Amino acid sequence: MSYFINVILPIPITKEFTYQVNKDEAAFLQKGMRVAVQFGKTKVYAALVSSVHNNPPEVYEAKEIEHILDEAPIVTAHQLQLWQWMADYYMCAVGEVMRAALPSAFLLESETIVKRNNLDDADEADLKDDEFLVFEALQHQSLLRINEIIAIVGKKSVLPLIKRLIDKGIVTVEEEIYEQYKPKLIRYVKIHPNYKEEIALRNLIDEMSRAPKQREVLLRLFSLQAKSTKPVTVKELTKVANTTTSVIKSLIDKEVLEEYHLQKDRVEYSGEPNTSIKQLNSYQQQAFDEIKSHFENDKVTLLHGVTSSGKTEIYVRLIKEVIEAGRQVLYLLPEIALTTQLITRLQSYFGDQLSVYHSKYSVNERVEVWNNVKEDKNKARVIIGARSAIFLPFVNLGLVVIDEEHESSYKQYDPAPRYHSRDTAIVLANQHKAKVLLGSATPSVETYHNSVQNKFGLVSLTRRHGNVLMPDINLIDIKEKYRKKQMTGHFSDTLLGAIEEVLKEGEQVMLFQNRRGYSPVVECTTCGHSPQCPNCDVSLTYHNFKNQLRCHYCGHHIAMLLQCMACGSADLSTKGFGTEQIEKELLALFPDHSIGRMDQDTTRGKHGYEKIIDKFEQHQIDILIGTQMLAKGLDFRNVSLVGVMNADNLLNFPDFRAHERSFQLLQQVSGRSGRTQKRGKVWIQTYNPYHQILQQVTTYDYEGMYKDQIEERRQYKYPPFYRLIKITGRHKDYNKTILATNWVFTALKNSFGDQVLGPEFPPIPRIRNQYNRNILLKIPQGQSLQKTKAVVKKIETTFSSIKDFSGVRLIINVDFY
DNA sequence: AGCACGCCGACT
DNA sequence: GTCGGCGTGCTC
Repeated sequence: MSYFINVILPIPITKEFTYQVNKDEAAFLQKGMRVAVQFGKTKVYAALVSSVHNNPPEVYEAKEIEHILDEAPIVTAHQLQLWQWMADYYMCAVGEVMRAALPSAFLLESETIVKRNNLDDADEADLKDDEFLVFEALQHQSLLRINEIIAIVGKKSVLPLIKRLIDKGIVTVEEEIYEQYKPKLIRYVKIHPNYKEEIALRNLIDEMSRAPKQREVLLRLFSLQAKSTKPVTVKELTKVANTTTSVIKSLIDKEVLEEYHLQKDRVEYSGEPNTSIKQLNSYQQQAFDEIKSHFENDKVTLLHGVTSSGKTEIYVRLIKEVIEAGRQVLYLLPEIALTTQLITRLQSYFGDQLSVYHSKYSVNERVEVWNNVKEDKNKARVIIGARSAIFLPFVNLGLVVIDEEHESSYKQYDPAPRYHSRDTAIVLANQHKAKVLLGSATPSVETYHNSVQNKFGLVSLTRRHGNVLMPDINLIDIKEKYRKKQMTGHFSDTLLGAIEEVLKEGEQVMLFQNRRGYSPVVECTTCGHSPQCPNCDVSLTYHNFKNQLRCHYCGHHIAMLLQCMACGSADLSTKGFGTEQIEKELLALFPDHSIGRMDQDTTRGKHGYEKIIDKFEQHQIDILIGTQMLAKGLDFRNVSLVGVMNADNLLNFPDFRAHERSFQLLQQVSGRSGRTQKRGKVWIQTYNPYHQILQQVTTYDYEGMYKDQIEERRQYKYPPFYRLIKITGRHKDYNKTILATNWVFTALKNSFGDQVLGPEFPPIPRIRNQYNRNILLKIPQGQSLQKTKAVVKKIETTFSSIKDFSGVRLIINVDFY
């Protein structure tokens, strides 16, 4: 009898691969364990076992596995089910889901190692120059890595060279596999068993009179051990004995001490909960009770609470109940809102029962959280994380909280799986019969629709905590202001006056400008030419700080031009404005105040973001100017004015959600103002003060916005009434992109008729030298999603077998909004 | 996705 | 002549 396993490989191929195992391996292996397998000629991957069976493949000989990597499954059956659901729903390979789901430390890397053969009779004369270089290097060290060889010979492609050396019998190659996860080991010491007897010990100390340093160490160790039974670390001992590790090492070498290692968790918060959970006010309490009653009916529930209404306190109460019942909680947040501010606050409630999982954490830390969740450890009762936290191996999930539910960053855009974390989290919760709470001050239209339709429970919280009034939002007509010459730079007299007043009071200001850099377009005043990115169809943005022109899509940058590239004129002007320019204007207008800027350019690096927030919080910054980032769940006490420099570029965005998004963003930004007793002020500068959405923002008319939007969606066949699948053709050749997308369009049209729109170039057709062209498929309610996707899949398969279109990538994005 | 294999231009 | 460019096809 032969034994086989089917495995999932972390690659975008919708196929399972079969490998051969022996009887013992077959008995040992379980679904969800990893095995190292050779795939193709060279690569070694960590593959995940999906089944163990006895059916030999018919048309090929299965390879054998290299070895088994796990003692126990690292992925649960529930997870595999969820992966499969994601692959089906979002139309991608399970391998792609696997790649996104596993912490990278679980994915193996293999590296080719070149080894010297033990041949002394190698004929040096027979070697060519580069071959000799490698040969020589191998005289000094027995093995070389590929990139070392690249460095030695100074060429990019060294594989043919290595091949020649193998043929000449000089070297052999091996694949070195390594796992990235290394448990963190702490070194401890204890008295060597040789000196267990007290007499032996006493003699030892006497003998040591000639080595006072060592003696001191030993005595200190005794006193430490007398104080507590806790193991003593080398680090600790070094410190209390005021000595060096070399002294300790010599004691170990003498076998007076014995060293041993213990594994230590990196992710450890040692504090006890130190804040008792706040008493809910009557409105919060009522909301809490309503949520609970919806949960009784197993409903996904939306908590629609205005900014500063104390949604977090309600979450905390719910979380507490669930963990007290011994179940796990997942608390999802958009990446950007995962600030130390919030984490510290939650830690003060939940102490060491809280774990954090997001991309800023090291691979090793992620593995530890993963294992803790899988083992249902107490320290992983509550997981707070960004999008990817839905992939954790929950075993006992009781509640999922999805905060800032409307945030578009819950949807992953670029590499597949192009999943929506909120929607996937609901599926995840269903698997575990866990409750789901969505929270937002400005729910997405589709979620609100679900609530209105009674599919979701709806709970509203209309009062701010402590009955603080909602900020007073006003619009400024800058067209008018320009006409009356009441503008200074990009500031209207009204906004400037408001800023002055607030600063006089010693309070802080936040300014919002949804564009980074200094100025988006540089234009020659003589011929009208503006410098373009060579790789993308966009104008380069001027960044004053580095005096550069940068492309925000591919990162291409050049030094600022001194003269026009087309006509040579030195008369260049800038059009439009970004955060940098606002900062510069502010510096001139308010030289006595400190001004901070928060955008992608200033928040690079691991803590760049936090540094600025801290500074602002400690009032080292009076005026903070920033992009979108400002809107995300930051909580500052002392801000009493929020200014929006220009609301129009938001509204004019070419997307069916532009209005909804504008409303959400402006409402969220406004919410940053006046969180204490004094009523906050918000000024929004715009060219269209009569725009419906802006009117709705000033009157906090979420309902009105929702009603308008849902009507538009119904009329123009958009979600939630229709489902959307976007199919993008991508290739570096313009004509090939057109032909290929035309073909796909026709094929889709044959099956779906009017439901297919396009094909159309997006506003920026070329990015990183690749052309994109979109086709939109609108699926009405009632039409089987499964069948529709099956047809799309089939078209995709046919497409990929057409020679003329080879190299054109089709990107399928389900629910792409 | 990688990566090898195979076929064409431009340079030691 | 070879090096290295990219198109093509396969991976258990």
